[in-house]
Amino acid sequence: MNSSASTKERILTAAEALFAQRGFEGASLRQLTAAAGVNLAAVNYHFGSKDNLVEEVFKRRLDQLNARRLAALKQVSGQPETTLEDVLAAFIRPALDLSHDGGGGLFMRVLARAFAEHDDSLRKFLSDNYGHVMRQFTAEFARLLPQLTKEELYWRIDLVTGALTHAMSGFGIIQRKSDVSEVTHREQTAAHLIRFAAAGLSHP
Amino acid sequence: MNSSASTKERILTAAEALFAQRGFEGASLRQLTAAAGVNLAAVNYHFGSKDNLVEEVFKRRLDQLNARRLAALKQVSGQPETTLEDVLAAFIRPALDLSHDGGGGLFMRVLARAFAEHDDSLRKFLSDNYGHVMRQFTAEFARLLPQLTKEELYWRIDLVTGALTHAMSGFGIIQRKSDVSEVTHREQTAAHLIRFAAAGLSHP
DNA sequence: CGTATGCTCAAACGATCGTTTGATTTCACT
DNA sequence: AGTGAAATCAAACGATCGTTTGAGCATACG
Repeated sequence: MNSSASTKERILTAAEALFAQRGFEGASLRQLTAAAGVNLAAVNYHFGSKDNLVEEVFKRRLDQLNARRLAALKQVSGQPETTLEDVLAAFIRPALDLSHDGGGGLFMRVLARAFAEHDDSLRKFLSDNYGHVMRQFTAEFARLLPQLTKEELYWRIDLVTGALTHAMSGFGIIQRKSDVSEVTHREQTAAHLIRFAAAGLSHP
Repeated sequence: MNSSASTKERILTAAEALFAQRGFEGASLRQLTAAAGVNLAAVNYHFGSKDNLVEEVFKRRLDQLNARRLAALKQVSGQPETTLEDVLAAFIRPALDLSHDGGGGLFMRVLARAFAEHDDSLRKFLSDNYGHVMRQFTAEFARLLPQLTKEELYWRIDLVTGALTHAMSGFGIIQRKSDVSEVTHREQTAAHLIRFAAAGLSHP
């Protein structure tokens, strides 16, 4: 049970990278196990099936992403002096941090792929593990934007989600310049995203 | 069904629908040819290969989308009274129209999938067939937003692209209500997108 | 020491993939 | 009608897919 944890982790890490690069169907278990340096049968032994492996890849990162986002939201929600930018920061910064530390640099790209694939079971899984977080943030946005109808608010949050997914998954054309440090670039990215989203949410 | 259409056209239409639903790798030629009501070998006979079929699916819609966008841009570009919303409308409305007439309702979803897949050859193909359009729109945005640095402008256009791709490919949660007509819903969608994008592009 | 248990491994399973083949049908033109 | 190119067809090709199998290896415990 001790050496299996190492094998499981290596499979999860290799799967995350390969799913980001080739997609869920495009990445084969043979490529995956070769990259992880484990036997082909190890995936079905430890995870049961490829579909289950996909879910475990999401679970590992989503759990920490959700926890960080909710913790950040808790510190600002409900307080009278909280701004729209504060709530957006609570949503965006944990995702950017995940993209740069903890080895989860490719997870946001995997997440964006999951959005693009319209597989129903995967969407249901994401909704189950993601829904309550979005609901809490939506409630806080509604509190800070009382002039918007519910429909108008949903529209804007939806568009903000698209922009953030696009940017955080690295679709974008913006690349870090060599004379800008990693930390600085992340800070600039967060600032751009937050100001853009705030403008899109609160415009008259 | 549409037995009057040529075999090539029926393959293209079935491929567009199946690529949108299952992805480029997930849609097999056997599913595709069965849906089109043609023989399996017809794809390789008329298109040479599956990869070439993918490109032809893009070509058929991108050609008319590019033409409509550039025609709409030409009517407003360079004129002193042109607003940001005018340029955004020239970019957005042709895509929404394509989503609702001409049988291209699923193409924007295919396009969004292509963004999510990081396949280099496909991205190069899209850049070759799409790049000059984006460049002309970017130039017009730069004229209307002289206060922005080039880097700042690129950032905002990138984020707007993400929001529009997300919305136009039907990722979003917003569905047309049964008491709203198709035309009305499309008009509301365009209005939302344009106002949101204008706010994101021009905020201080 | 013997053995039970968790894990790894090479090999094979049936299914499905994109593609090719060669025969057959369709059809415009002399 | 006769002919030849274009199109369609059933069938098969080799490759690769996810998954299963059963033997072999490791380590912990009586």
